[in-house]
Parts: sequence; structure tokens; C-alpha cells
Amino acid sequence: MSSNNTVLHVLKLTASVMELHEENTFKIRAYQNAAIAIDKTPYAIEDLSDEDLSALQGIGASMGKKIREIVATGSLSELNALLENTPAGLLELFDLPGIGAKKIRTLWKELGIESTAQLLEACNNNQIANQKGFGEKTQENLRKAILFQHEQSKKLLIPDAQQKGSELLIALKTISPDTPISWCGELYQQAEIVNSLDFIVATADAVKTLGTIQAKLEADWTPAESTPFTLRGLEKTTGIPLTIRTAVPHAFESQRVLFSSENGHLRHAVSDKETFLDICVKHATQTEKELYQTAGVALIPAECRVGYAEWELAKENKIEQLLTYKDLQGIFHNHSTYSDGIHTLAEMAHACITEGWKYFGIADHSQTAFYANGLKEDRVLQQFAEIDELNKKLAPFVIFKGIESDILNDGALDYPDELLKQFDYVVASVHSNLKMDEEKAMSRLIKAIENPYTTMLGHMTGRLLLRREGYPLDTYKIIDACAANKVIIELNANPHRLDIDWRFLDYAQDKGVLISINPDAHEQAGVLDTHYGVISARKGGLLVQNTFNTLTLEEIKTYFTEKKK
DNA sequence: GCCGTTTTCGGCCCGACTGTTTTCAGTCG
Repeated sequence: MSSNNTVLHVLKLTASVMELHEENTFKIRAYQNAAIAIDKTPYAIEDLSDEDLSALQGIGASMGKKIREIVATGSLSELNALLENTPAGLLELFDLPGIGAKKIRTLWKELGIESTAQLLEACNNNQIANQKGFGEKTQENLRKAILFQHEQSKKLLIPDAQQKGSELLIALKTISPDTPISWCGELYQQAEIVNSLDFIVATADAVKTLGTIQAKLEADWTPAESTPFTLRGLEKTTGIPLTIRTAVPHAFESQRVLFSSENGHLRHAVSDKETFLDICVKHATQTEKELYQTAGVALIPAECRVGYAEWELAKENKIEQLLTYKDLQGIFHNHSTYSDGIHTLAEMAHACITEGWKYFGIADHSQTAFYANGLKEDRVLQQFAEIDELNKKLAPFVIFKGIESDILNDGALDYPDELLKQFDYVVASVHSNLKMDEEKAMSRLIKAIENPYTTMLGHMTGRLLLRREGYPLDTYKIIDACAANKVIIELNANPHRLDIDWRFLDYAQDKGVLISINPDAHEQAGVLDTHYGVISARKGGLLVQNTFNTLTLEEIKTYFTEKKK
């Protein structure tokens, strides 16, 4: 963990623990504000002078010293003193939606609950509903939240899985340097959610190889679930299932295909007599490329082996037309220091120039998103002026004037038409009141889609993978509405969102809807999340020709001009 | 504990929703 993250974590934790102990609320807020300041600064804390540190909004002399202590020791004495009087398990409860410090304190002091496990038991025994300030619904919501969290805690998002997968691969290669080893399963397929970290090793002596790995790689191995050819256990730091498969060297690639592809992909009938699975078994010595040749198609890339659109595309010779990262010419939907980003407009533009892109669309938050420092009209105009200046300097590179307009409760956009018409484009997104029923959520979204100023629909369902379900939608009807109103659909590339889900891309393309791969970047590094969006897009069979941000600069300009007519 | 001053203490981000309660506290984005 970088020291900024450590500081952020310790400050937030201190604020939470202080809340549990009913310390002064404004003092608590000071810690929370300091955490926000750390989160927003693009600088490494240890590189800042004392003056620069205290100059950050929300950090004074006193907080500055505490931050120095955290950087130096990884901890904070005030926090440690409080933790001595706080049950460790109590802090888990902060991760549950629907309860905060006040309710957690009540559970602790009135019912003696000190962990998530104890809270679940109390819910099951109907002990929560009668407590003052709680009730039947709260009890049931808590029970569901704990079960949901428990289920999700056994999974990893793609960036976390890839990081852990890379570390393990290096460790395995060190242990067994002379054998080919590769990712397998969901890692190899680059699934958006990973349930199990799988590897495959080429060896003529599986027992010996796995024995060495079991002895040298630290994990909670489960011999009862292992076989002479497959070693199973739980990864140490995450508790996620870990599987080391073996294959005889000449069958390494065919086995990797078999253990890394969805059933729907393998069961595809290549001919009257054979499925692709049959081919992989029968021609076990072939390479991946040869296996697909045997099936009569070009190599289907690993991330596309999901049993969705890939065989059809392969048979039509369209695999080469699948979107790749290098096809992208620019990105839309990004944030800057104008709203809740941590890099300036110019810095974000430079991150795009570094990627070799030709244009950059800024879409900071609109005025209603108060928590995200959304832009009132005067600041929109101020940003317009800065964009005009930057465009002179950066030409032929172009910054487009966009906005991520909140979709209000009634489906309206967040500015009067007079202002809306001055943007090059508008990304319309829902950020509040996420618990609407389907009927209300649909009519709100449809109204926003029908608004003539809406260019793109942002993160369609509002879902946060492993954290929050999206609001209920009839996605097909939303796609139909976008088609009818010529609204582009965003594939939000943030790995927490990946929204629209790739499983709807086939339908969207059939309806002629354009998809824009949008990173929703809040800092320079966030621009690179676009990679995750491309992986998702490829799973859904998105073609270059249907991807909005593969258009050239001139084509984009024309599109926006046409849209305004 | 921070900030901005009517320089030394008083105020500190807003609005809506949910589930309680029977007028509002707690939570969330």
C-alpha cells in the first residue's frame, strides 16, 4: 500500500472509531475531511513539505503532524488508544449498507453485539426488530446485507484478481522454473468477477511437481479436495479458492482451453457430429490456434470464449473486427478537479495525449451532485473558457465540452436548455434515489433518453460489482429507446461498474445503437480502466464499426453537429 | 480539528429517502 492509501485508511478508521465512542462530531468531521483531502491530492504525501501539506484544504498544523506520524509508523497513537477499548469485529459492521456509527453503537452497547457473525445470529433470533430505532425491515435488510456480503467476499474484481494472479504466477515460476505455467480458468478468460484463482502447469510428473508446489507455495491447501493431478486450496491473503492443474506437456494448450472456457463455448456444435469440446479432446496435442483451425475458424481469443456471440462472429470471419484498445481514438466521460477528480483538465488531457489519442471528452458532475462538487452554471462557463484556451495550445488535439448531467427524480436533466445546448455532448446518468421500483426507474430513464440534449446514457444500471445491485430495469426496452432516440450507450469501463453489461451488446448492435467505451476516470491512471471496458466489449462481440470512440476526430465533430440539429 | 475572519471564536456541505415514529434520526450519494 502506498503511504497515501495508508494515511487515507488510518484517518477514515480513526473517524469511524471516534464515532463509535461518541467523540465531538466536528472533530470527527475534521478527520473525514482530511481523508478526503488525501484522497484528492495527486501528490505522494511523503514528497510534500510541511507547508504544502497544511496548505491542503482540510489539513491544518495538528492534522499535518498526525499524518507525518502515520507515514512514519503506519499507525496513529490516538487511534491505537481508542482501539484498545473497541472490539475488533465491531469495525466490520461499517461495511454493511444501512447502518452507520449510531446504530452500530446501539447494537454494541444495548445488545452486546461485537461482530458481523453475532449480528446475523441476533437477526435470525429476532432480537433486532424490537430494539429502539430498529424494526422488522431494518432487521431483514441487515440479514440480507450480511448474507450478500458473505457471498461477495469470496470473489475478486478483475484488477484485484489479476494482481494476485500475477504475484502467484511469479511465485510458481520461481518454484518450478523449468515448466510452462500459465493462468487458467477465469483469470485466463479475464472474467469481470473471479471466483477462483486457477493455474495450469505442464509436467510429465504431476505428483512430483504438485508436491514441490504444495511444499513451497504458501496457501491453505485442502488435500481432501485435491487429486494427483490437481492441487486445491485457499489463497492465503484473500481466502479465494486456488487451483493448480497439471497437463502433460504435449496437451498443455488444449487442456488450458478446456479449463478456461465457458460450457456454452465448448459445447458449441462445430459440425453435425462434433462439438468443440470433442475437438479439444480428440486433438489434444494441438495448439490453441490449431484447435480453432480444426474447427474451421480463426483463433477465438481467450476472453471471448464465453458462449455468447463468438462462434457466430468467427464463422462470419469477424473476429478481426472485434474492438481492440488500439482502435480507440479518444474517450468521453471523465472528471477533473472542477468536480471530484484529482487531476486538472490539462493533466487529464495530457494523459490522453500520452495514450496516442486524438481527443478527450470532459464530463464533470452537474450541479445537483453536490457531494461531488458538481458545477453550477458559472463554473461550467469558466471550464468552457479554459477548454477554449487549452484547445489553442494542444491543437490538433481536441478537448470536447461535455457534462455528466444527473438524471433527476422526474427524468429531467440538471440544467436549463439554454445551458445544455452549449455543450458538445451530454452524458446522462443516475446518481441518486437508486431504490426506485422498475416502473419508476424505467420512466425516469426513458424520459432522460428522450431528452434531445442527451448524447449518451451513462452507467445504465448504477450497479457496483460485488457491492450493490443496479436498479431494476428492462434493459432491452432501454436499448430500444436509445435506438429510437439515437442515444449512444456507455460501456462504463470502471471495473466496479462495467455497465452496460456485455451480455446485452449483441442486442444493442442489432438495434444499431453505438457503444462508447468510457473510463469514468477521476485521475490520470483511471484513463487506463478503458482496457477493462475493451475486454468486456470483446466478450459481448462489440465490433469496431459500432464503437463510438473509434470514430476519427472529424467524424466525432460531425456527429455532434448533426445531433444538435 | 479546520477555517476564516467582524483576528480569536463560532460555525462547520445539502437534500432526499427510509424506516422509524407520530415528528424525526440515521444513512447515503
